[in-house]
Amino acid sequence: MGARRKLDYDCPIRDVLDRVGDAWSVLTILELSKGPCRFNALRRVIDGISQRMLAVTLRHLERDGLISRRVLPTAPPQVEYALTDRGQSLHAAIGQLNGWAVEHQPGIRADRAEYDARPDVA
Amino acid sequence: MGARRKLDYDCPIRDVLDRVGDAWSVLTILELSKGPCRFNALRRVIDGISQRMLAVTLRHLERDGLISRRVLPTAPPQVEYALTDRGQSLHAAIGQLNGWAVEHQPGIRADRAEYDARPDVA
DNA sequence: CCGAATCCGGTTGGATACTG
DNA sequence: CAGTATCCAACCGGATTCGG
Repeated sequence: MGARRKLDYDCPIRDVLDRVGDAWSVLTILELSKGPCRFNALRRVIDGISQRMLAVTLRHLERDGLISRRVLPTAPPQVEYALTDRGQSLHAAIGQLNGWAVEHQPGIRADRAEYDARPDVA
Repeated sequence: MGARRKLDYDCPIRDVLDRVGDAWSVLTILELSKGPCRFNALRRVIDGISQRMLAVTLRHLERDGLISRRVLPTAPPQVEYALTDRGQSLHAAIGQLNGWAVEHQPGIRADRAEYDARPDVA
């Protein structure tokens, strides 16, 4: 079997990682944490995401109850996405991790360089 | 361009997610947080991991200075892995996320089921 | 404007066999 | 025991095109 196993362990952290492990999900949550936003506005600001991955990501987040989707009855239909309370709380938890990342990034970079310079790893 | 972009943003959270997003890394860290452990012992307890992925994961973690690798000069050579201080601190940050996961898993499961039952998603 | 469907290249990762 | 090397299938995700 190739690629990620996708085995449905009842291990809760697996469920979270299937969402947080996806960088697009994190970036989307971070972006929506600033306030509600529409599809193409997200698309522009997330920079690098394809419209397919944005759609897929938004649907996953919506499925998990992390964001809400509201269709505005305007002439050209607009859809506004926003973080739910659960999404907000996940954003907080991600913030912890982000803090760790910011704090330890220099050390990690240094260790990586040192490791790559070791002769016995070729 | 296929698969994960691997663009080397200096975005710190990307660096973390490249490690935490990998479920094997998290499981390995969680396992090592209980104490030092040898290769095949990890292999047995992590359950589901291939020896290739365990080797790859361990090398990544070592490269980032999250675990230490100690070769014991025994007759059949043994290698003991252990969390470094940095690994310990990451484990703590992951714990936050794990707590969130445990707390919200029931709600997420419910919302997922509800979402999947909606007729308009086919 | 929002999103779904199709195509397809590249990477991931499991199985297996082999080395020190 | 602790890995490395090769092979190959599955999946991810970008580009493009079409629908609502």
